[in-house]
This record gives sequence, C-alpha cells and structure tokens, in this order.
Amino acid sequence: MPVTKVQEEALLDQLGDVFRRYGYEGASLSRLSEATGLQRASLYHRFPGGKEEMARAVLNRTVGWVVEKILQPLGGPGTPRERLVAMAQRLDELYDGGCSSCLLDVFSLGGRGHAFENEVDGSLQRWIETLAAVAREAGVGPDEARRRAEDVLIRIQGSLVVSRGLRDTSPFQRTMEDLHRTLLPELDDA
Amino acid sequence: MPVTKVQEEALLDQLGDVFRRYGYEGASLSRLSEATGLQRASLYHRFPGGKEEMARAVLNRTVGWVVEKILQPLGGPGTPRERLVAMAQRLDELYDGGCSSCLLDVFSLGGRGHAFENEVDGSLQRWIETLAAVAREAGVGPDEARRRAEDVLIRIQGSLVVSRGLRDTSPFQRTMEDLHRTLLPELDDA
DNA sequence: GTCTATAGGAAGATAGAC
DNA sequence: GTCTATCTTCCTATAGAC
Repeated sequence: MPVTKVQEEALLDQLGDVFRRYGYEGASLSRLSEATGLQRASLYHRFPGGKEEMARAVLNRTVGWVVEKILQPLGGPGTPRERLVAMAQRLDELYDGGCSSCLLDVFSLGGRGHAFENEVDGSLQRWIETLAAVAREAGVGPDEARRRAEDVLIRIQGSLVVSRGLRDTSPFQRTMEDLHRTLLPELDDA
Repeated sequence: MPVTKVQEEALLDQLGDVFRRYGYEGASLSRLSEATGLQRASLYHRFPGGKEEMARAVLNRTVGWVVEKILQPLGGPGTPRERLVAMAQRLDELYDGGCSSCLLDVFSLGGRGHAFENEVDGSLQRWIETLAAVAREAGVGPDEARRRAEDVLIRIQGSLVVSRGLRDTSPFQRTMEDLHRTLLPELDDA
C-alpha cells in the first residue's frame, strides 16, 4: 500500500517534534525511530540522506507552512493590524502556545558552517522583509520598518527562549497578544 | 606543578566556547578536547563527572560572572538609566558583541527533565527579579515592572537568536543600545 | 596532571529477508 | 515498505604508565 500524503505529513510532524525538542544533535535515530514508530531502516528508506535529509524535510515543511499560513496572509486583505493579529494566532498554533521551540532557533546551533545556515538565514530574511512591507504600507519609513520587523522576530524568538527556560508559557502568550504594537504602535487601541 | 586559578579559568572559558557554539548534545568530548588542548582522560581527571560536570562548571562560572558584573551593579549606585546602560555594556562582553550564544538558551534544550532545568529557570528568575526591582525603584508598579523585566530578557535572548540566524550582529547591537528604553521608556532622552 | 590505549556502548548507516 | 541483523564510526568513560 502506498504511503498517503496524510501519513507522510504525520511522519514529518513526529520527526519535527523530536528536532524541536532535542535540537539537531540531540535528535538521535533512536529517538526519531521511537517517535515515529518506524525502525531505523524504514526511516532510511524514506530518507536515503539520513538524519540530515529528515531535518531538511521537516524544515521545508515548516517553512512552507509559515509561508502559506503567515507570510502570504500578511500581504493579503485586511487592515495591517488585523493581519498582525492573525499572524499572532498562527504563531500560537505553530509554537503550540509557546511549548514548542522554533526550528530556526534550534537549527542555527553548530557555529559557522553548520548544515542549515542558508535556509535559516533565508527564512528569517524573508519573514522580516514581509513584515517590513506591512509597516511601510502603514506609512513607516523603510529603515524604521526594517528595524521594527526585526524587533518582531526578536520578540517571537526571545519569548520562546524565555518561556522554555522558565517552563512557563506566559511570556510567549503576552508577547503574542501585543505583537502588533511592536510593528505598528501608532495603530494602538489605547 | 599545581593548576593555577588563571589556567583553571582559561580552561572553563575554552569549554564554554564549545558548549555555547554546539549546545550540550553537540559538545562532544572530541571537540572539548581539541578546544582545550587536553586529552579526554585529562578532562576526566579535572571533571570526574564527565561532560555534565564540565557543563555545570561552565554554567556556574558564567552565572557567577553575571551576578557579579551585571546583577549586583544593577542594585548598586548610579541612576537606573546609568545602571541599565552599564548592563548593556557588560552583555556586549558576555555575548562577544552578539557572536556568542547564551548558555541559558542552549542548555534549555532537551525537553522537560533535562539536566539543567532548575539552574536555567533559577538564573532567569533571579535576573528578571533584579531588573524588576530597578523598575519598581523608578516608580513602576510591581506587575508592570515584572512584565518589563521579562521583556528585557526576551529582547536579549531574541536578539541573540536572530543575530545568530542572520549571521549579522546588528540586531543584537541595536537591541543593546536601547535596552534601557525597554525597562524604563519614561526616562527617555527624546 | 597528562598521556596512550582501550573498554563498552550508542551513534549513524546499510544489507537483505519478507 | 517494513523489518531484523549487522557494520562502522564515534561517543563517553576508564585503566594504568609516566
């Protein structure tokens, strides 16, 4: 019986859970095998490139999800504020309410020359650029828009790290609630 | 010849570089050995508890540095703004201008039950509480002071992650430059 | 206190039966 | 497509000479 698309996506989700939780180095074949219910050899059948190919598949899938569910809507209909609030809701899904680490964070370890340098860099750049475009659309100058967009990513990543360290998701939750004010404080509802 | 204090501290610095760069799981004995110039067996002579004891020694040393150079000065003389600017300067040292990851970040991977949970949590809590005390001293209410203190840690951690991912330290640099505005925007020099 | 040598096991990866 | 069995490499850790 051929592997359905649903099964394939469930598999990537299970692999992703392990990478997010333990990082790339900590995600051993044993853990990946246990999480998926597949033996090592079965994983190699699906991913001949081994662990790195699994990680890359997980990363591609996640980046695709972000583009579709977050970046494209940011350039879509609705007021800038509405689109930012929608982004925060999607981020809450993506990071499981703050319980899950960001792949861009855990895959950026390993120093210069690590396997995912370009993918991480590119994804962050695209995300920042998309946010900056929203700010510019709302009348913010280009340099300031870029700074604020970086600030949004800084707060997302930082709130995940702090929530993980404190074992308390409230810093993430709070950060999501006023993410829109980080990019566009002038549209405040004060 | 006995090991001098200077040599001991240099050793911890070299070990710390590896842990910060590769994370706990990625910091293999081979890498630790290479970075220190000591053979595996020599490292075990100094740290009978193996890798975990090395990591713990590095973490304790770093936390000690932070307490002495950052947290104590935050409760010391000078205006709140001066003390926050001094903190930012020390952070620039600690994180090598944004090139170095935070141990509290890399040691918080591994999911619930990892080896450094309590140390990471405790260090973050103490840091946040110390910052909140500065905000309260400047007249900020206790709940708001706590929120802003968490925001400071969020920005520190987030700017390190984003700088690492983008391979560009400017997000960290910019964040350090107006860290004081995150805690005390009312003292702004606008 | 540092070294060489090595034990013992877990890591990533492959072969081949079903 | 999944499995058991196996290979090789690397890992953590230890023994014992100097």
